[in-house]
Amino acid sequence: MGDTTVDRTVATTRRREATRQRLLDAAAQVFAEVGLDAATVEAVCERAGYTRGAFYSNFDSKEELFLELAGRVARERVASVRARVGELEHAHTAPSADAFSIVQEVLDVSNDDRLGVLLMSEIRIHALRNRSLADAYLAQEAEMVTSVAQIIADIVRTHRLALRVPADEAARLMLMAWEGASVRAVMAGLDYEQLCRRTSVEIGRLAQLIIDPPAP
Amino acid sequence: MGDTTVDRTVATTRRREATRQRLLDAAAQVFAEVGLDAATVEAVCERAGYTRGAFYSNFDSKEELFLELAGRVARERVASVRARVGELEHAHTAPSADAFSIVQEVLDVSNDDRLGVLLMSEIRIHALRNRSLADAYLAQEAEMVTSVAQIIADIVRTHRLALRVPADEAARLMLMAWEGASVRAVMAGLDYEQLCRRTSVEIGRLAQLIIDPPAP
DNA sequence: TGTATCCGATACATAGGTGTATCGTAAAAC
DNA sequence: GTTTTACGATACACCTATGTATCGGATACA
Repeated sequence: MGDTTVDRTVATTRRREATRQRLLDAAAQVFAEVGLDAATVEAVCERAGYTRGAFYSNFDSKEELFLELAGRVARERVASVRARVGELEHAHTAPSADAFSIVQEVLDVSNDDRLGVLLMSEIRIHALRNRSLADAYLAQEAEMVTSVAQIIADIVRTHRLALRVPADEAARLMLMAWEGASVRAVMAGLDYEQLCRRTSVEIGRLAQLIIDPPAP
Repeated sequence: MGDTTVDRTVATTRRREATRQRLLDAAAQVFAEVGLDAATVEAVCERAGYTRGAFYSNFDSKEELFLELAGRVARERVASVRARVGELEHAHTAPSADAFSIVQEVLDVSNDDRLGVLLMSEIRIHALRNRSLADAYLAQEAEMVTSVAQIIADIVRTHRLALRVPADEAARLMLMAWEGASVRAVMAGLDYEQLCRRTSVEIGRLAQLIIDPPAP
């Protein structure tokens, strides 16, 4: 019972956990805005309403906090996509028949805003230079691919469509397209609504490609 | 004649330009390895074989050098792809007929190694937070898309194939897939040869999708 | 060969961030 | 209500990176 290092009371543990979460939330914003390296511990604390004392009482370093944040983000993303799959599994109302439904299913679960795109980009580029972070990133993405592939397979089965590539390949291509479109949308300065429309268009096109065209 | 600010002799101008290039080359390596923010001016100079004196004699700041480097990279990429288009235009030997040829055409021009992928990722993430850099990035990509679309159109015309999406849309999807595959390959720690194979596979799949399947 | 120019090295001043050590205080335990 | 615990604020010392100012020396040109 208790921590791995020190036994604490339930109340104090709760308190600690609350400030950790506030610091993590603040870090997510600041890291997204200016990047991990440009972000100072002070800026994170200020955003969270603390001073650096609170920070070093809860984390060893900025890097440790970043790793924990990356883990949290990964878990959240996987969980939300999985939840969406669960909904679809138990929903008896079939989604609309055209390929566009696939787009929306995928988009709805990956729903993300400007800061979200920035934070994921930040995590991604650090994963490029950090082996263990890369492993975690790729593992998380594999989970996402599995879930999205399941959605695709479901829809395809329901509507008796045929795929021109395996479902998991289709899912991988869609995630890549979604990511690419998101990044470019943010770069172009599009707002949230426009961002969704852009990624939706891109994935819609891809969906039409992976579905076997009906015989003329 | 001469600089915009000061008139110099031809020789001295050459000298300056040489050290600028060496600094830019060194910066490309260091920025790719550790990222722009983590890279110190000192590290760049050391890599180039100079001290910081040389640096500040040629650039105002690390950011200015980065912008110039980004511009150079963009110009080089566009130029190499354009050159490849030119070769294909004037070559009378038709490329091999299958969709895989499209893959190779695109891959050959975008040839890039591990450090190249890292540098592009670095440029991309800073473009996300810098409007003018974003404009430059998107403009460069538009140029690339045009060139790749031209290649695709050529091959399609030569071999009397049919596309299921417009050529420039196909080109955009391919560039996205190439980028996504490259990043993931580097993340997975693949070496240069494996990287090429991975991106080649990904783009080959996409090529099969965008080409109208032959009637059964 | 002498001279002028300018490039790049060296030295220095400054700033900003990190991490630690200490302290006050609010909340828990009794 | 008293004591105890520990969380978070404050203060401090250290370090690293930046940018400037100055100087030496190489190169162009006569």
